[in-house]
Amino acid sequence: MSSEPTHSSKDMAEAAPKDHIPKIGRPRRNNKREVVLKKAAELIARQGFDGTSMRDIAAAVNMLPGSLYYHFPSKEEMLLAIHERVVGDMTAEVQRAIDKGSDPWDRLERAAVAHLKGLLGSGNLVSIISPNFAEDREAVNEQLKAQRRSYEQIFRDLFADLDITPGTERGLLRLQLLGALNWVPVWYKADQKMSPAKIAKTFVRSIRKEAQT
Amino acid sequence: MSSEPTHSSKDMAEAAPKDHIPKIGRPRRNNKREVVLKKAAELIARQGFDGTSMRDIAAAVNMLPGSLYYHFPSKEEMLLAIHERVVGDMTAEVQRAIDKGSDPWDRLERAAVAHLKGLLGSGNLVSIISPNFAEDREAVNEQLKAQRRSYEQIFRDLFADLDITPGTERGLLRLQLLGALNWVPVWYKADQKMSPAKIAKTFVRSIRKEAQT
DNA sequence: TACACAAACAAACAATTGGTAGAAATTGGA
DNA sequence: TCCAATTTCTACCAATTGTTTGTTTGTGTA
Repeated sequence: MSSEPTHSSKDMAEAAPKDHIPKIGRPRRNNKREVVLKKAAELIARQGFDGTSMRDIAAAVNMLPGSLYYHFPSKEEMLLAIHERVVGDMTAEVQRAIDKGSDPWDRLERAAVAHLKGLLGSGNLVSIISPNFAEDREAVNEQLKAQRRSYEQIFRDLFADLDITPGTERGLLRLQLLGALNWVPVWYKADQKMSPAKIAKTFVRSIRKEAQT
Repeated sequence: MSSEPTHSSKDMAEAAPKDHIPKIGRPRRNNKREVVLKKAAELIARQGFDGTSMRDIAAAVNMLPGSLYYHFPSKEEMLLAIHERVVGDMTAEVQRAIDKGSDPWDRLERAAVAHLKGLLGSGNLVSIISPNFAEDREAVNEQLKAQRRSYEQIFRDLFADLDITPGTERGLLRLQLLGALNWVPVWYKADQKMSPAKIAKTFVRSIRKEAQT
């Protein structure tokens, strides 16, 4: 429920002279591309981008290194595809969660829970990869940021709807919550007694007390 | 017992036959080691560990790659030295800040300010490097964690002294605060109108309201 | 059955990586 | 000044990196 059949490179403005993207001919049954995407995401989330070689990824999916370049024109493009997918999935999940609530604080709480669950599910990919990518890779970094922008906008909107005491910095409040949430994967262990949902709710109620006192 | 002649370099125990560490003979005036340490920290903080080559570092301090190995036996050892230095500095700063306060909440606030200033000063080295280091480098990762443990203990103690309403999870409260703080370097820009100190204080007062309501 | 295309393979490429050995240079103290 | 230790350079290594090229294998459709 995550991928649409339309598999065009939507945001690629310039057309590459030598298009690496599989010709528009319908893809075959076994969408190995999906497998690669998933496994690569897992590896990169755990070892970092530079710490994960194309050979690592290839071996993890029982392929030869060169074969990866049929599905992705480069390692960086692969990262972009992964990031886009993860952010896209999280956007959908958060949006779905929001729609179920009506009260602004309730909606924020649901969004926080979905956000944290997504983070923990993806191995913290979004948080770790995106923020400070190397500077000589400024181009990639910019695209990653762009992918996240609309996602973050959701939370911006959520905070705009909140009824908080005047004088409170909405922006800082948002950054505080998201920071606390984004840091959870660093210390969270699966065997923790407190569930992700409980954690997220606690954080939201915390800033709520601050903003409404 | 098989005593193999393999030179195991993980033991920092003394009296290795061919010690890489410069003999204890007093070092010379111009402690270039310091320069290397500082510049390497800067580069690694910005580009990541795998994304920073020894040649990058050497070039940044006007040295040849091989020369670095006089000061550090390996790249990993260099990272450990950097991390130890940064964590050590931050520990000192935070401790100094704490000593100036008496009230538990005041002490926590001072500690938070010092922590955030240290983070921003070191280019977020501690936060980024340490948490999730690759798994095949488990040995290094363990040492990094060990270096941070005593630092984190400071905050644990600070929270233990707080007077909070029963039923509140001290641990989660601490993780919430540290998470929000550790995430600041991700979004903070030097031209921000809000100072690091102000940010840290805001966060502390936020969780204070929660814990004391 | 034949054909076109998707998908993978096999083998290499140049460049870069962390690291080493030994010779030179620099330095401070006697 | 001379000497010995400290520090850097020169020149290389084997391994790994991302990537390319040409070729082969599989498969749905006409």
